[in-house]
Amino acid sequence: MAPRRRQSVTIRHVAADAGVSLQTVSRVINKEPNVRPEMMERVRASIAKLGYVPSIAAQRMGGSRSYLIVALNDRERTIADWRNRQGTDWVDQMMLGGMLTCAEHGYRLIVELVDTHSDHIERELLGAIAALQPDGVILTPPHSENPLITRMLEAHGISFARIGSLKLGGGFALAIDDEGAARMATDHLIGLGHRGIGLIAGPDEYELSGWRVEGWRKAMAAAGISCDGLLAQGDFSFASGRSAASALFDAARAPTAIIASNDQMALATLELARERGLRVPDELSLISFDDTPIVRFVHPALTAVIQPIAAVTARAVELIVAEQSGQPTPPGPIMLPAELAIRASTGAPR
Amino acid sequence: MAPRRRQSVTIRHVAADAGVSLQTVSRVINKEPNVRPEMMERVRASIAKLGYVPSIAAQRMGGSRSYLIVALNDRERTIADWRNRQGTDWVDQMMLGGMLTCAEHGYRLIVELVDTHSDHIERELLGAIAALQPDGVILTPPHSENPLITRMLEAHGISFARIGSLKLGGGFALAIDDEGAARMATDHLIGLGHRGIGLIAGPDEYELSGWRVEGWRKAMAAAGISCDGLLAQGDFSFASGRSAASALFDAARAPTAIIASNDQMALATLELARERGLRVPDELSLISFDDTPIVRFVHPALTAVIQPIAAVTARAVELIVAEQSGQPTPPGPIMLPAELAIRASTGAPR
DNA sequence: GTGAAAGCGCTAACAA
DNA sequence: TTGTTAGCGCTTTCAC
Repeated sequence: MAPRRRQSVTIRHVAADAGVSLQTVSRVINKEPNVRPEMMERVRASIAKLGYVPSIAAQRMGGSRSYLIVALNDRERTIADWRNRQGTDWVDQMMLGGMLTCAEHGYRLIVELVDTHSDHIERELLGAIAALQPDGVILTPPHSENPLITRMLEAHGISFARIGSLKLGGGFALAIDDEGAARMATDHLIGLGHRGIGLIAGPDEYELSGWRVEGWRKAMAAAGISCDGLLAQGDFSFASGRSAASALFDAARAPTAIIASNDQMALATLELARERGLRVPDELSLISFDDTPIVRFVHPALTAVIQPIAAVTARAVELIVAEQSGQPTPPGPIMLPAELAIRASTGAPR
Repeated sequence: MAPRRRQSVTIRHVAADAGVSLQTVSRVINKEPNVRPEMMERVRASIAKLGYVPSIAAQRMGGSRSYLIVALNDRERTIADWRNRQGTDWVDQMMLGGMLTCAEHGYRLIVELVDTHSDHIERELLGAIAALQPDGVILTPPHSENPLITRMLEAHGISFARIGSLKLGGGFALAIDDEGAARMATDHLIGLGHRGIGLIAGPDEYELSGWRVEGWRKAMAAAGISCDGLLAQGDFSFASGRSAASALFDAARAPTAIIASNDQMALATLELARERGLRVPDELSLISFDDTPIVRFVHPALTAVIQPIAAVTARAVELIVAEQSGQPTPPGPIMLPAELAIRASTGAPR
């Protein structure tokens, strides 16, 4: 059995060492006002000397912040991604942006997985909240607009950010500019001389699917090109991508370029093109809407939309931290731009 | 400013609802003896009815476990991997094995990054320990045998597991059977008819580098093949892989097969082979010591050693949890076998 | 078997 | 500007 552990250096030791009261030390730790610089320096010195670090548990018990932010991800999808080992790095990018930003502000990020489709999602979330008492929660699709979740968070008075949502409502809404990204991708192709630019849309249950279609539509319209017969739909799976691509290839107006709404569908399109003897990019230009490792190491490497997931998460953390410290926070939804990585799969049409 | 939050349902409410004392509830929560089944049932019912979840912070304050396990990873390398977005999924696999196993036992896994090469590694770790008060820590290379770390953990009486270490000493040592994996890879090539089997070793600061060399040596020796001039060394980076491969190609005894100690060096070898007009696998067989997405999607797909990182981490969590609950734990180091995924990059030599 | 006490390390409210 | 007091929710004594 592990020995009973107690904090070795407590606020009490620091107070004694500095010859001040607990409260003064507490004030210094929490950067509260009403402490003379001189006192502050003395306390700081003692803290450094003794190597004191406040206990999050005790801080939380005293009724203050827990300095913990929970990043909520869909259990099923996340575990499936990890098991597949296909390089999907959504969680990694969240950690990259989230952990580093948390660290800057003295917070810690904890990744939690919950079942979306389960009816005990409330119990699961409640458990995490009660156990961890986080200061903030970051919601990711498909949780971002789940009213069961947002309502509970509001009821508990916990700051939260909704990634991938532009709806107003409780918490901070922030999203990647999917429409702009789709426009950028389409414009890139138009600039190369393409006119028959097909789009393989994602499923309707993801709101971003619609945003991407919208961006494509607008770019086409701006260039005076009709979209007729150039739209197909998939569900983000490889198989659905194949049939969508097949439909586009066989259409009356066969496209010279295709934008697929995610990597799997882009890869499926590439495979089908290869099978049909369509050379990429000479006979078909192709753009993926995910910049996963695979699309970069496939031949030819795919031109792709880079989604700033780390940046969005970092922003989410900043908003939560700001709210915690009573700083003003922007009212409306926040939108971050995506980038386009131009690689070998796009070129001028023959 | 966020409203001051307090636990809504506490042990007190449960006690009142069940008509028992706080202690009885506490005993039920912690599965302690000396509670009549009847009482236990009543308490259980109240807990379910009220949706009570104990506060980790308060539990920890009371002097018991924190139900937190920290997974310590190297900051620099981890962040670099995330930034590169090349599909390195060490952390993901750790989370897969670690989080799920933690969840089974009511624990939570927190990923922490620390600077290995920094001299304030002690302060960093101390900070994490004091703040989080974890019940256990999982060390990964290159921290696993850092005496600064292990000594501090022992001094604080915190259970810890050392992944990638076989040394006896404080904490649990567990490792992937790197030597066996190297032997397996080498045997695979020998079985295909190769004799000139080169090895690109990893840097010495990782003990596993030596184990892999050892496994290769033994397999070669068992087949009566000399290793002379077939060993090169890199530091796990792409660039170092290129020079190591180059050295092997230019050696008096040019190898017909190469085993690279990680994916980056394997990819570098593949690239160089391509540049030099060496066809893989016809003129050069290649094995990677990491099964990251890239090595699977490159052409030809690489035969690779699959490292059971999730399984090792899961085992580490189990050991820590067992020690926490006073269960007996195995004395010696634990070794888990790796697998070999045979793909298109290995074949018979011409 | 069960309950009453004290206290964990910290912060909020108040007083000085 | 500083110190004092009273908890936070829980677990550990130790009585009963």
